[in-house]
Amino acid sequence: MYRTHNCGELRLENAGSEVTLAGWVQKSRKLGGMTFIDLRDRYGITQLVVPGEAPESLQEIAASLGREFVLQVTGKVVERESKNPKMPTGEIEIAVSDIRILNKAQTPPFTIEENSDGGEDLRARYRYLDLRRPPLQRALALRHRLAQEIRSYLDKEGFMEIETPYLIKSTPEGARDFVVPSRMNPGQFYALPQSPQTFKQLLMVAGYDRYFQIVRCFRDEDLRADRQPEFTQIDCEMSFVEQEDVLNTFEGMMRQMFRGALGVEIPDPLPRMSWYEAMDKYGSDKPDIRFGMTIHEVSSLVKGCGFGVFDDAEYIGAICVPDAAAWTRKEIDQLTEWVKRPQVGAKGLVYVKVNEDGSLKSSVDKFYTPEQLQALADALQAGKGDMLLLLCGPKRKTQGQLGVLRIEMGQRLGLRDPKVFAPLWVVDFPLLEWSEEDGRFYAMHHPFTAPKPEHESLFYSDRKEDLEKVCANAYDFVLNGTELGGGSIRIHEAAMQERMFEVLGIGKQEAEYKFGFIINAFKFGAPPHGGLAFGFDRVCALFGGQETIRDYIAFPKNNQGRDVMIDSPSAIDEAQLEELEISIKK
RNA sequence: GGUGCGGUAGUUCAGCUGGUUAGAAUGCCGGCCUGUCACGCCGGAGGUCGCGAGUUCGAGUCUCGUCCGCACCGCCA
Repeated sequence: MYRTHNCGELRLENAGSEVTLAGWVQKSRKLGGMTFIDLRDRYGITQLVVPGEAPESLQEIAASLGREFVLQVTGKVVERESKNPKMPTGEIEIAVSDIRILNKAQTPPFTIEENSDGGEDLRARYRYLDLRRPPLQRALALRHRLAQEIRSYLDKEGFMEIETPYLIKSTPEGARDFVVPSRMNPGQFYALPQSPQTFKQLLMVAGYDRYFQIVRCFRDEDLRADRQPEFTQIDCEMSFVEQEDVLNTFEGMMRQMFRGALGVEIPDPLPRMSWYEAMDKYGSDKPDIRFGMTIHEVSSLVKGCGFGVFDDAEYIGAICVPDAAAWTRKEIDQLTEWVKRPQVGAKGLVYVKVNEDGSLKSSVDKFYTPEQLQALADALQAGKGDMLLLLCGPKRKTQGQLGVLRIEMGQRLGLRDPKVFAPLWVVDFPLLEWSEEDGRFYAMHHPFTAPKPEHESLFYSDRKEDLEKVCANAYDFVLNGTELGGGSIRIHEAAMQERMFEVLGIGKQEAEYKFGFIINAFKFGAPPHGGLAFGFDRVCALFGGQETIRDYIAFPKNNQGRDVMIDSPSAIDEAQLEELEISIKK
């Protein structure tokens, strides 16, 4: 037996007992005759003491220890002479009688402490060392906790965890696929799943009416702080359900996750907002409702007063920033430059200040009377000290820009506290999205999403304007401005699925080739069904109050999709290529 | 595909309008130190300034190219 206790559990009541610990040397401090050693494992740190009276051989070993040496240590738990209230084990120490060096270690390239001195790149190359640090241990522990809550809840609700294949068929609709060459079928490729979507629907056809899986998915697209090429979904599907059943079931799951992992109670029921309301009031389909500052259309109040920019605009919208009237000209100029950056893309910015004395000051004073500006301020319920910010242009685009501006203002005003959780459902998405560029419709969610029952007749209309109005039985779970998951009630009739492919401009032959198996399956008694999937990595990051999902994945990839620790991807040798009958273009 | 920021001791960074031998902190090595816990004190070693070209009497510093990292836009049904 290597150890009797871990490095985080001994307390004053253990004083007097003989123990054996194993762990890594965090640090040693030599004070003349005596040496203190901090021994660390993932449970904590315990101080060892080798007194000056110890045998010379033991003192020599103690003096020879470097950081990250692996030790097995035997000794007696004793009360400390000088206690350290900052450490959970700070009231005791181990009076060492024996040290066995289980392994030596090179000096690590960065400090393995709560806050490392190493840069991101370096820590990524030595990920196994970075993972020894408490913040990463806490991140992975949170991930584990959440996975347990999910499994316990879904099991209790009668869901079965069923695995689906990773080597599947490429379906070029949607994100780019990762592909895997088949040696036994030269010239042919498997695709790695972007999600188990079709398989879970086939499981519904097969009668497994409550399915879930915590499953790896793959998308070959460019990466971000919150996007990895392989990521994990909580993938779920249910039969004989309506939207209401799905939302209730997974609100319950989220409730248990918040309770079990954070001890946080979320509202019951969760707020719901239609997609249209989200776009109009928040300029985003993933609204951050931790703060107000919502968007108001003010077109009717400012048009026709001789200010050409507004008179010619399709839409003029405004937000009211609290306590911002004190901003200087320079600060407003800087904000104007900020909204003109390509990332936001506004043409300009108009402000209206409501000064502390009630007077108004705006960048468009010469076009509007004080009464007109006052009416504008009243429309947004702007009080003394507030400032309105106005943008104009095409409706949806401008709303999006106001949405970005709103988030930025919320950030600057400290209204986006990561410890505050404001979840909601966004519902009633449009089913289809017209692409001007390609001259065709795309499925807003995916092509298996059903129209709302009351919109079914519209769905069979040939008029573009009708099809644009069709709402889907689709829903997103949104938390603090991040989409954590989404799903829909699916199409379960072959005829309607064929109609969907028709609307999307996917020909009969193409549909047969790509999705024949699922259309076929629908002909054999597919039950009404629906479900959703959550991005598990993002769930973990948000629960942990972080922006980046990397810390919640043990071995993540960098911005270029590379694993810098194992140095992948890499070239493969000639013989492997030969076997696969693949040649590399020079 | 694009934009921005960055690359200088093991590490994190400073280094001005180009100018002698490129600094600090920390880590590392050696010595001293019996209650430290960011221990303290003394001393020491440690650099192809990402790489390549150019401008110049002279480049860490300016220009161009290139590689790498991070954030963002496009992209992500």
